[in-house]
Amino acid sequence: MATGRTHRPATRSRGIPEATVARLPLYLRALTALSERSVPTVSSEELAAAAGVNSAKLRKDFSYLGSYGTRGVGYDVEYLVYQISRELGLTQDWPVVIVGIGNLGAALANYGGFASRGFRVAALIDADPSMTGRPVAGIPVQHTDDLESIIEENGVSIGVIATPAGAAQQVCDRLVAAGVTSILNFAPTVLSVPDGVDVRKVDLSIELQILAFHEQRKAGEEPTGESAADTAPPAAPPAATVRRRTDGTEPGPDGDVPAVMPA
Amino acid sequence: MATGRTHRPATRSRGIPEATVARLPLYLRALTALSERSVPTVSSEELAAAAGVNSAKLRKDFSYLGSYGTRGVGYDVEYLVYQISRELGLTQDWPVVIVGIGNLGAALANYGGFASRGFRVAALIDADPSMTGRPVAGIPVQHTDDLESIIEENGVSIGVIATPAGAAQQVCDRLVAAGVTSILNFAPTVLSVPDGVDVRKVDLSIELQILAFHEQRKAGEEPTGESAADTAPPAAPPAATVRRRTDGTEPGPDGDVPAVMPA
DNA sequence: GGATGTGAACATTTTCACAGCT
DNA sequence: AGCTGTGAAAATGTTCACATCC
Repeated sequence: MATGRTHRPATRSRGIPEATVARLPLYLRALTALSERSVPTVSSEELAAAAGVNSAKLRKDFSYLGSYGTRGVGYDVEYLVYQISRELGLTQDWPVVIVGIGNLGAALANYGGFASRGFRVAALIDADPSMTGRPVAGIPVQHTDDLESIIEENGVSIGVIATPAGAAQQVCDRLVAAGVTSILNFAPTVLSVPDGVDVRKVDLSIELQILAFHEQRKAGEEPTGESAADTAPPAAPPAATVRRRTDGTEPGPDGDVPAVMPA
Repeated sequence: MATGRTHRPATRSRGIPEATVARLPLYLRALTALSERSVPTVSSEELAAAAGVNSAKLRKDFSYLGSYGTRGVGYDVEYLVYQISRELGLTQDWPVVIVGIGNLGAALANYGGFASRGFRVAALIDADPSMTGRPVAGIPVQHTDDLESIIEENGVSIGVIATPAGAAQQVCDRLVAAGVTSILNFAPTVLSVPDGVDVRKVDLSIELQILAFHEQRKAGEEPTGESAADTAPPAAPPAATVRRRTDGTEPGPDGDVPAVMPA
C-alpha cells in the first residue's frame, strides 16, 4: 500500500514478505490478549483463529521470522510476543506527531491503542490559531508554524496527517522536509513523496465503496432481492462508438448504459 | 481485506479481481476531480499519475470492466465516472448506520466524503443513554435498544462499528441478525461473522506498526544512524531449546534474544 | 503518431500436504 | 500422537511489450 515506491524494491535483506508484515500486528494483538490471560502456549490453529486467519498462513508467516515454535506443542506466548515486537520495531519508542486536530485528529489523539505498543504522541499540530495551547487528550495543541522545530526537537520520524484534503500535500511536504520518513494519511488524497518515504493511507470512503461493490453483487445474485432505488439511468455515449468486449461476457447487471453522472 | 471468508470463493460471476476493485475508488476520485475541472478526456498515463498507480496497472484494471477507452485518445472522463460508479454500486443510495458515537464515531458522522458518493448516514446509534437525542452532525443519536428496528426501517445493509473493542462483537452480532451484510469495523478486534457477511477493518495501530517495521529497516540499513533508544533486552528462553533456522540467515538486527516483553 | 487493450512473463501470496521433530 | 516448518502447487496480482485501432 505504501505509495513512495514498492518499499526499496531491491532490498534483498532477508525480506519478510509485505503480506506477512501486514499480519504481524494482528498476531501480536492476539498474543497480547493471551499473554494477559496468562496462557503459556498456543497452537497455530488456536492463534490463527484468534487472529482471523488460517493456520497454514500463520505458520508460513512465522517461518519467515524463524523457528519459534515447538513441534507437538505450539508456540510460547511470551516469547513470540517479544519476537514479533522486535521484528516490528516496537521494542523502541516511536514519537509520533498528529497534524490536523479536527474531529478526526482529536479522536486519534484520544485513541488508547496509540500510547500503548511502542508509540507516543509527541505533539499535536493544527493550523487554527484558536486551537493553539488548547489541550486535546491532555496534550497542548501547537501551531503549524512550529512544525519543523517540533519534528526536529522530538526526533519524530512518523507523522499522521488528519487535515482536510486540501492541506494534506502541503503538510506532507513540510513533514518530509523536516525529516519524517513514514506517513499515515487520513486525508482523502494521493500524497506524492520522494523515494524512501513510506505512505500508508486510511480512507473511509474507499472502504465503504469496496463494501458497496460486494453488497451490490449479493443483491444481484441472490434470491433475496433487497435492492435500493436506483439512480435515474443516464445518457450520452463516449467520445467514439461504444465498443463491446472481446469475449462474450456482460459488463454488469444493467448493461453498457452510456452515461453522465451527476458530479 | 474482508474477514468473513474470501468473498464467496467460488463465485465465478465474471469476476473483477479483488485488487482491481480496491483501486476503483481511487480512480473514481481522480476522475471526479477531473470532471469538476471539466476535463473531457484523460490518458491512462495522466489518470494513473493522479491516482498514484502505474498506467499498465490502470489499463489492466479497466480492461476487466470493458473497453471504455479510445485508442490514440484516452478515456472520456464523464463516461468512465459513470461506468465505475455503476460497477461499484454507487448509482444507488446506500443507507449506513454508525454505531458508537464517541470521538471517532462523531468524526465519521461529520466526515463529508460520507454523504457524497452514494452513501447516506441513516442513523447514529450509541449505548450511552445521555447521548440519546443529542444531535451529532445534525443527526440525533438513537439508543442501542432500537438498533434492530432502525436497521429494518431504513433498509440498512452497511454498518460502521466505532465502539470500544469490548462491545464490537456484540454490536456486530446484532447488526448481522438485523440484516446487515457489510461491516466496516474501526474497533481493534477481529469480528467473527457468518458466511455471506463482509467485514473490512480500519485499524490505526496496525498501520502504525507496519510503518514502524519499515522505519526500523531504514534506520538499520542506511548510514543515517537515526536510532531511538532501545528497550532493555529481555531474558527467558522459549519452552524448549532455542532452534536455529535451517538456512544461514540471521533473524534480526539483534539476534535471537530470548525474551519476555512487558505487556 | 499516439494511446488503448491484452497475451505472456514474472512476481507475490495462498494453500496443500506431509516430512520431521517433540 | 500431535503440531510445526516447509517444499511444491495453485492462485492471484503486476509488469512488459506490442499488436491493434483511432
